[in-house]
Amino acid sequence: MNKINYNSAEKKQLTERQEQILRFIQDFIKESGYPPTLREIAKEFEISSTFGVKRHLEALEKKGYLSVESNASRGICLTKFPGESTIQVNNSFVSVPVIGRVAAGSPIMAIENIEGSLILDPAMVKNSKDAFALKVRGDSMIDEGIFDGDIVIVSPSEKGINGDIVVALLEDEATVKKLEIIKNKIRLIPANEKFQPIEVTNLSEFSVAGKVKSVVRIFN
Amino acid sequence: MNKINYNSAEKKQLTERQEQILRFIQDFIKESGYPPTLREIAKEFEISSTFGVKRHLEALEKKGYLSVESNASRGICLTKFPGESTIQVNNSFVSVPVIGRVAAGSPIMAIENIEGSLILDPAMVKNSKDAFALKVRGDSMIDEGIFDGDIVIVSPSEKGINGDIVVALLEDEATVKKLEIIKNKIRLIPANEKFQPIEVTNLSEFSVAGKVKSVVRIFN
DNA sequence: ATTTGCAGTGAACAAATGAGCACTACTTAA
DNA sequence: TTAAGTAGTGCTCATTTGTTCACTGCAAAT
Repeated sequence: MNKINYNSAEKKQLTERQEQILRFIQDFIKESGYPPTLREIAKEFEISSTFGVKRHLEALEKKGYLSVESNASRGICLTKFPGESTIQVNNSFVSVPVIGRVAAGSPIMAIENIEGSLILDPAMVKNSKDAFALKVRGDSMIDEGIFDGDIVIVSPSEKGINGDIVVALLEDEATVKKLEIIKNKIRLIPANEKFQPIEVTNLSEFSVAGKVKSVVRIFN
Repeated sequence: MNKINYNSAEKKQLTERQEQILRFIQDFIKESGYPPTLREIAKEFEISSTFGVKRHLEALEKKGYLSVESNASRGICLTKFPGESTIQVNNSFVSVPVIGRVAAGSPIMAIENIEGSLILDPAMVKNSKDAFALKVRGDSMIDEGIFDGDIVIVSPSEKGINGDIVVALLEDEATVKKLEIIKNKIRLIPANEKFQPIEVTNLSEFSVAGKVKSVVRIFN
C-alpha cells in the first residue's frame, strides 16, 4: 500500500516540454490506437527537426516514462503511467471468481458457489495463486473498515499468521475475522465491540480458507 | 459482386486465418504497445509476401474488426475500444490513473500528480468517463469504512447529489466527505465524531472533483 | 465447367520514418 | 568562467514500411 507513495518520492521530474510531449503521445495513442512518429510529434509542436523530438524521447526514456524501440517506426511504448514498477501496466490483470454463499460442507470453490468474476489489479492479489473474492455478510468487522456487502479478496495459499485478517471456516460457515494465535490457542477476533471473540476448540471443524489481501466496496 | 450491405450489427464471420491474425495483432499490441507492421505479421505466419497480409487486413477491416490507416506504418487500429482518458483496453477491464497528492491550484490530472495506475473491474467505475483513483489521507470518513490509505475511485462526470460521498476541492485541498445540500446550503459532513461538518460559504473556492464510486483497500 | 472467394508468391517501387552530425542559443549550477 | 542540461535547426542517409502488379493453387458454390 505504501508502495505507491514510496516511488513518488523519487519520481523523476519532467520539464514543461517533456510533459507536453508525453501527454501528446498518450492522447495520440488513445485517439489512434498506435503511437505517433517523430515527425508527427514534431509537427504538433512546430519543431522542424526530428532530431529535437528524438532527444525528448530519449529524456523521457531515461526518466522511465516510456521506451523506444530502435529502428522501429512508431516504436514508442508507454511504460504506463509514471511510477510504480511493481504494477505492470502491460494490460496484465487478474480475474478472480466471486463466491456468493458457502454451502455447508462443499468445497469453497465449487462451481455452484461462484456468482461471477471480478477483474482486479495484480497488486490487490499480490503473489497469491487461485485468489477468490467473497462477499461479506454482517457487521462483525466494521472497526477494520469491512462492512456488510463489501467484497474481500482472499489468498487461499496463505493461511494467515497472528494478526492477519482471514476467512475462517467454522462449522461449515465462512466468517471474516482477525486471527489470533497465542501459545497454540487460536481465537477469532471480530472488529466490533458488540461481538465476542470466538475461541477455537474443535480444530477438526476449523480451517482457514485464506488470508484477506484487499477489500473492495462498490457504491450503488 | 455480392452485396456487402449486411447488417453491421450481426457478427461477421472470420476465417480461421483471419482470426489467427487478429489475435496476433491484439497480442502484439498488448506486448509492445504498438501495432505490428505487415512484415512482422508476415514473419509470424511465414507468409513471404506483405501483399497476402495486406489483404487479410482489408478483410478484417471490411468485417469491422479494425481499421487501417493508409500509408502509415503500423497504422492498425482495433475498433473494439474507443477509450477515453480512462483507458478502456477492452470491455473486460479499465485502467485508471492513481492520483497521489493534489498540488495547490494545479489541475487534478496533471502528470505530476499521477502516481501509477490501477486496473479495475468496469463495475467499479460504472459508466463514468475519465474516472481516476485517489489515495485517502486522514480518518475523517472512518464511520463510512474509508480509512487512511484507502483508494477511492472517483467519477468526475458526476458532481454528486445530497448524501453522496464526493471528493471536494476546498481551498486547494482535496477531501473526501459526504455531501449535504439543503436549501442551497452546502455542507461537507465527515463520518467521524471527532470532526466537524464544514459549511461551504465561499463557493468560488469550492468544487466537487467527482463522486466516489468505490473504495479499495490493499493490505500489506 | 465455370465462377467466386480465399490464400499466397516474388518482385519492384515510392513514401514514410528513424538515425546521425554539426552548429546555435539559452539557462542553471559548481 | 566553465560545464552541463535543455531546446532547437537543417541537412543528409539508410532503413523500414506500405502499395501495387501479374500469376499460382485450392475448395466450394453455381
